[in-house]
Amino acid sequence: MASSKPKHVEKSYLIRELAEEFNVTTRTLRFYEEKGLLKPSRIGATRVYSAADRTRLKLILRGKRLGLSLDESAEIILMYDPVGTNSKQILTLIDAIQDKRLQLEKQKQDLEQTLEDLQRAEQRCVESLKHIH
Amino acid sequence: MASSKPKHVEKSYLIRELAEEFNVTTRTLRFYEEKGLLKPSRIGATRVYSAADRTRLKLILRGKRLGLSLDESAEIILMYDPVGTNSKQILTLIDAIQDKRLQLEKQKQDLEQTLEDLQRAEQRCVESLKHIH
DNA sequence: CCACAAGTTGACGTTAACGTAAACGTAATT
DNA sequence: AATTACGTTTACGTTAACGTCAACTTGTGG
Repeated sequence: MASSKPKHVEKSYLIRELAEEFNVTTRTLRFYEEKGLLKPSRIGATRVYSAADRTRLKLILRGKRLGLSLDESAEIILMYDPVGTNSKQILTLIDAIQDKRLQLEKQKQDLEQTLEDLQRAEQRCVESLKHIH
Repeated sequence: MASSKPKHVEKSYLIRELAEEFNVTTRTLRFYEEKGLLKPSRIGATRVYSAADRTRLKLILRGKRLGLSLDESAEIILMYDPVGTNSKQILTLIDAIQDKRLQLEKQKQDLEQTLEDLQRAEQRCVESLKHIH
């Protein structure tokens, strides 16, 4: 057995692969990189995205669906990583996390309210259909 | 009793009042009007906003907090009003409402997922604080 | 009457989040 | 060698959602 045994080869992706999987353009991925949201490694000049990059992209896109800006998503992503190691930094981070959670809770209430409104609107439509007969 | 008795005088608002109440600029209110989202009446040249305008503004802003574009909010607002009166229009509207509801349900799931993630992140922070002691 | 506040309509500036195009390198296929 | 299919960087264009003037009119108190 001359070859070494890599226990767990991390999956990596080319820009085109990620782009297609998540239905974004390659331009978008490069743009996210410019903004510091993704840090693919390189083979020569070609970008190679790690599983971590993929996850972060997922988070960015989820953020977008929530109406967050890229900067906001960036903040959240930083919250997931253990960035600071001393107590003060961690306390600051906890604060930031709680802030974001409050904001999202508020958003959730707006969302639920809107859903209720839409349900009532639909109900009224159905009713008015009945009366037209 | 010479004076007539108005049973229910609808409240009306000046641009400044609405702006302050909702913490937007007057420029914003005029902008929404340009886009057809608000239709204040006029006394001379001065805009006078009705209670209905106020409600619509509320909906627009709630939409914004959800990350909706103005156009999307406009759509939703139209859904609340009974715009079309014949069966076909109503059926079309019901479809649109259901579409929007599906979209928002999806968004709600993203939101709940993110909230869970943040909760775990916070938990990890607290843990690492314990270990630092 | 006159200042001053608050209203109005343009018209141009700004930021975010990409799109689009030019001009080029590289690797495999024909 | 030439075409095709990717990749790269650099740079300018675009849309949404306002901000920021400038230049005006209108209403009110001193």
